[in-house]
Amino acid sequence: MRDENKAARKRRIEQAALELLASKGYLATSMLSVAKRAKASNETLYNWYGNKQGLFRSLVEANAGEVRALLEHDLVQDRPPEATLKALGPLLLGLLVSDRAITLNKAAAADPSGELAHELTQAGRGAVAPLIADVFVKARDAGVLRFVDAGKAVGLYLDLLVGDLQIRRVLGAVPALTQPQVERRASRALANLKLLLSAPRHQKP
Amino acid sequence: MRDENKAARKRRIEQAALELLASKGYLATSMLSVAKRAKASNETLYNWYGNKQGLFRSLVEANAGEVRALLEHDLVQDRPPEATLKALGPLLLGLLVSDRAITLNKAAAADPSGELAHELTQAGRGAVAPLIADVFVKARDAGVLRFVDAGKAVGLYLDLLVGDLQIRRVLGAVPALTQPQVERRASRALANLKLLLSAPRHQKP
DNA sequence: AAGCATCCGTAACAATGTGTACGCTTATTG
DNA sequence: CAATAAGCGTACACATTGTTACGGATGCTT
Repeated sequence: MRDENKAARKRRIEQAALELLASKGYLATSMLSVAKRAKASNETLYNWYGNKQGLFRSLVEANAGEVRALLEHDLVQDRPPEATLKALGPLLLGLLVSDRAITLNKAAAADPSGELAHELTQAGRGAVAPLIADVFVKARDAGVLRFVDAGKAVGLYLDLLVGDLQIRRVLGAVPALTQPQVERRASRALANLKLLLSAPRHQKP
Repeated sequence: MRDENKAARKRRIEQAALELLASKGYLATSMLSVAKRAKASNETLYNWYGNKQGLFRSLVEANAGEVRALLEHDLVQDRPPEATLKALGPLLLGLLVSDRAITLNKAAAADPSGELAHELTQAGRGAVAPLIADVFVKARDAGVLRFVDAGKAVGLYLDLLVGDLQIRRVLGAVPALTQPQVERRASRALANLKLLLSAPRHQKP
């Protein structure tokens, strides 16, 4: 009951921080405003997170952990690689261009120390790319894909799937994608990937 | 001589602003620090640019103008479309992931008002995409490319060419590309684009 | 029920930012 | 040469931030 309460309050605080971040930006989101919105105290924030960066770092970590959990949960189902591959795209794309992820990317870009950005890429692509690579290797073993360098194949896939959507969303040039849009784009990306990976490829020099 | 001096000082100021922006970030780059570095006065900055956003907006505009000029100069040479297409890639990619462009993107992401971001996308993709579309249409007329919707073809090309490089560079996850890297990536993107655009395509729903 | 830790609300503090004002120097113009 | 405009350096008000500190309330433990 004690820890439960604490966890709930922690969720409230991080929720409040995210909301303020989304509406005001990193700069204008002060610790006091977060405390106020979460009905928590300034002192508590500093006791729990140390400082402003600490608070937002924990947001990044929480989100990255959730993303990884979702992906892993999705991959653990023992489907044929083809189906896993198909399911991966919309899930991944949806997560990467979600409002929350974009908000965090924006904050990371605005953080002067660069620590948030480091954390984000580390916990983001650093943790996700290997998972995708695993799926790709399994798909290759099953004859669905054909490639030499798994890392390059994943890079190509991410280019096709995500492209410059993230930066454009960070800059506010495009609104959030609807679910059908996500699915359409993912299916197109996969189709294109297969086309490119089945054609005769040039080798890396 | 009068205007000459003024223009020179303006260059010094914007140069100083860019340098500080690159090293300290948007938040930590104060007007006074810019003035100091440019050996100019605070008052002059405010007289010329109005406010902080105005200063950085003018940086964005200057860069966008330069990019467009470079591209247009490149496209005006009357080469066969194939050659134009080949030359476009490295030039465009180099410009989009250059230190200066990335610095400005970062600043735009950090600007709380979103005005810089708006300006950047407007003057950036908004002005560049039509130029690329022109090249593509000429290439199609010459039988080099095959597509229905020029906008979609350009989008696919940008995905292949730039991908998520911009956001990763903004987050500091990857260093600046060397010229050979730029050329390699551009040539691969073009090859892939041709493959995809010559294969039987699904139509948009 | 007493004691204790935790946390809220609020205040205080030092630092810094933007934007403005004001003498003083410097260069241009008639 | 005199007059004038522009710009530098400095200082200023004013707001806001991150961070620390403190008194009082609240709830858990013994």
